[in-house]
Amino acid sequence: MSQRKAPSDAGRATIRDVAERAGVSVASVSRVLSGNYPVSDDLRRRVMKVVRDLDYVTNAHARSLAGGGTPTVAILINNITGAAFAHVAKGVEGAATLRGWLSLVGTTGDDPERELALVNLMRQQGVAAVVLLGGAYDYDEYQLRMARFARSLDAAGSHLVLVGRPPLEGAVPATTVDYDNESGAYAMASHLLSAGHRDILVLPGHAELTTAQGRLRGARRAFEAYGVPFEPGMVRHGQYDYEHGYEAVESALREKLHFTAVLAGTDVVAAGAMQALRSAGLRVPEDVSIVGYDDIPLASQLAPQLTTVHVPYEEMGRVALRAVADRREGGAGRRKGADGEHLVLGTHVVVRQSVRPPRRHG
Amino acid sequence: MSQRKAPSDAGRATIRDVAERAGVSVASVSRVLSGNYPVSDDLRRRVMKVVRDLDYVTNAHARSLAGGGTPTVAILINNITGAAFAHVAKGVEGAATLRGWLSLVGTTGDDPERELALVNLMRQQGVAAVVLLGGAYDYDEYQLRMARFARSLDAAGSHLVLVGRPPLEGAVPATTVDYDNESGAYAMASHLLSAGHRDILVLPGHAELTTAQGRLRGARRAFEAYGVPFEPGMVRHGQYDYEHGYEAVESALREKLHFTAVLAGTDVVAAGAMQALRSAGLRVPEDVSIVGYDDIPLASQLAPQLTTVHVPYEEMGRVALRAVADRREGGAGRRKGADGEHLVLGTHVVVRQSVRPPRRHG
DNA sequence: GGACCGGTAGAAAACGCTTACGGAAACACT
DNA sequence: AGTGTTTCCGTAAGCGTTTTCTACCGGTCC
Repeated sequence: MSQRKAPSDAGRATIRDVAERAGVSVASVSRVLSGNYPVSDDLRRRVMKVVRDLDYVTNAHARSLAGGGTPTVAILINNITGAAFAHVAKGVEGAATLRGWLSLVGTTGDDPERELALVNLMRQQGVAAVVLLGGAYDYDEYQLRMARFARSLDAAGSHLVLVGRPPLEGAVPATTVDYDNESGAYAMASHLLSAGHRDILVLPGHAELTTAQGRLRGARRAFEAYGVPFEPGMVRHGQYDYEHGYEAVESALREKLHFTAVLAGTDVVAAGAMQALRSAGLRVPEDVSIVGYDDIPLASQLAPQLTTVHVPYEEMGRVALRAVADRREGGAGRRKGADGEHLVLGTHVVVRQSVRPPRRHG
Repeated sequence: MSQRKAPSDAGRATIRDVAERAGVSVASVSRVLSGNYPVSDDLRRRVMKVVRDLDYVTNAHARSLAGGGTPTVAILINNITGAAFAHVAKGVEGAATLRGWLSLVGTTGDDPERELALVNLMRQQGVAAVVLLGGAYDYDEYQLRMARFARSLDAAGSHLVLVGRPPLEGAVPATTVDYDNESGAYAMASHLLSAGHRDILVLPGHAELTTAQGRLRGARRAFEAYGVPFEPGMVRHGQYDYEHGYEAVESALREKLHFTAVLAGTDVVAAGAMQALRSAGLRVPEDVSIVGYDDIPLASQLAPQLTTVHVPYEEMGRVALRAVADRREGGAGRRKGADGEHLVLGTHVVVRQSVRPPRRHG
């Protein structure tokens, strides 16, 4: 009754079971297993045999309570299903397992409440870092809350990493891994403009999403550089999805808006736009040119293949993990401070087949 | 020096810090937080105030060591990037968070060794279940190892769930969530055959993948049902990716193989095939019909939209999680046994635009 | 007015592991 | 042989929670 649990009890074997059965102390078993302390060959053999016999694995919870334990990164993502995010996640996860780290994921479903709850959950887990993926919403209150999170995590020895969104303002202890969103859009728009397009339908995305804002800014700058007036009537905001692309183009067509090219905020939006054009009997790129953004696999699988701007998503994931790993090794040196590191990766235009000069007549 | 850690020390606050500061015992704090024991309003208020002040969250490791703790599912996946798998993962994750469970993910990169290592890692984490996604390889040794895993997990109070692959043979304590792979292929092939196609290029996938085997079997059965001889020369094996689809069709064309339709093992393969056809100046579906399998979003985004068989991936994920959750609630009733539950979900053909009767001449 | 309660709160024993710390061999050096 | 070093290994003190098991404190009830 009050007796020690028998080793053959249900549930997993403990380190003590192994120790007893091998006739050694638990400390020795621990040392054999973690291998960070000299043990005799004989001891090792004896212990390992029992470990195999019992099919023993150490309890990760107990281990990390006691000080050991494998670091864990938490990846928070809106929707696993989005190709771009999936690539970042892959990058993080790959780099994590490379270092023997574990990765937890949670999806927020675009719900700020869930995001909040998840960050706390991750804090409980004692994760080494939480990586937040995707564009942020530009509400002040949201930003404030993020800053609080960053500080909470930092205080608990963890760290917040923002990927694919602009850094938080002020002295916030969070690392940001970003890409040059605006420049990419600038280059993409320039590509269209230099091909001779002047009437361009712009589908930057949701107006309050930082990503969309950046892409729109880049496009506008390009228009200015080319001395082409930027018509507010030519931009349609909406979700980053296929349906939005389809509907935006469809309605533009219905309104008899004149355009020779569409600058989509995303490859998926471009795909929708392309489909709408085709449904209307318009050919791409003969009648209308299209460009996207992201360079997900879909871009090269469409027909015609999509000219787009390449964003190094997977690389961003790797970089994000590297950043937290480094900071963790770096140890006491520069720990805990309001150092908002900001890493920016480059983008570049990938020219494929979806752009041609506009037809003479128009 | 040997004094208790000061509450304002670096690192997270502990339950003791909260207790001291609130002038109560740690037990009380625990009770207030977990809310499974009556506490006076006064106590609750006092504790909660300190919790907020300190921004305290409980240590999940300690909690699960002591018996409490939130259950965790591990999702093991070949490649996050695959759309089909991503949907299953989404289903699992969604259902998990709905119940307050956590989800860990690991990617195996198609490497059996990594898969092994990951299962063990998850075992250490004491996960409630590990969900293995995707088709399996049909090696005997692999099957044996899986069976061992299943038993190990079961012994440790965890559980193995196989999703999208056939169940393990024998009395293995693993749950399988599968879809009717063969029937889907049968229906898809029938669709082509009843449209009048007789010369069909078949791209089932990698020969040793259970998924591919099932799809091939289904196709063959349909051929038999229609009294059409099944030409081994018309099937090309390969990876489930765009490149394979492209190359398979390209080489078939180069070899002057005659076919009026292609039965692709996957939507992505179909996309590649479609592109190859187009490059060769062939139109889809006027010259050649194409069908896919999976019904991922891509299928409806291609032009022409792809006729394919719908597989309820996200649903499968949800079902998988429900299965383990139920079994866990079910508790002592039917715990631990060699009950290889097998759940099969249905599929159906989604007719879109990529199939037409073959041209008269051929 | 003492015995018995329902309702709360505290003390202390787990949970399974890591890691100082100390001790006992085994070895080397005078 | 006596002492100083090494090299291993066991003892035990945590790690931060949860959860019995007691203990206390008004009330209630005869």
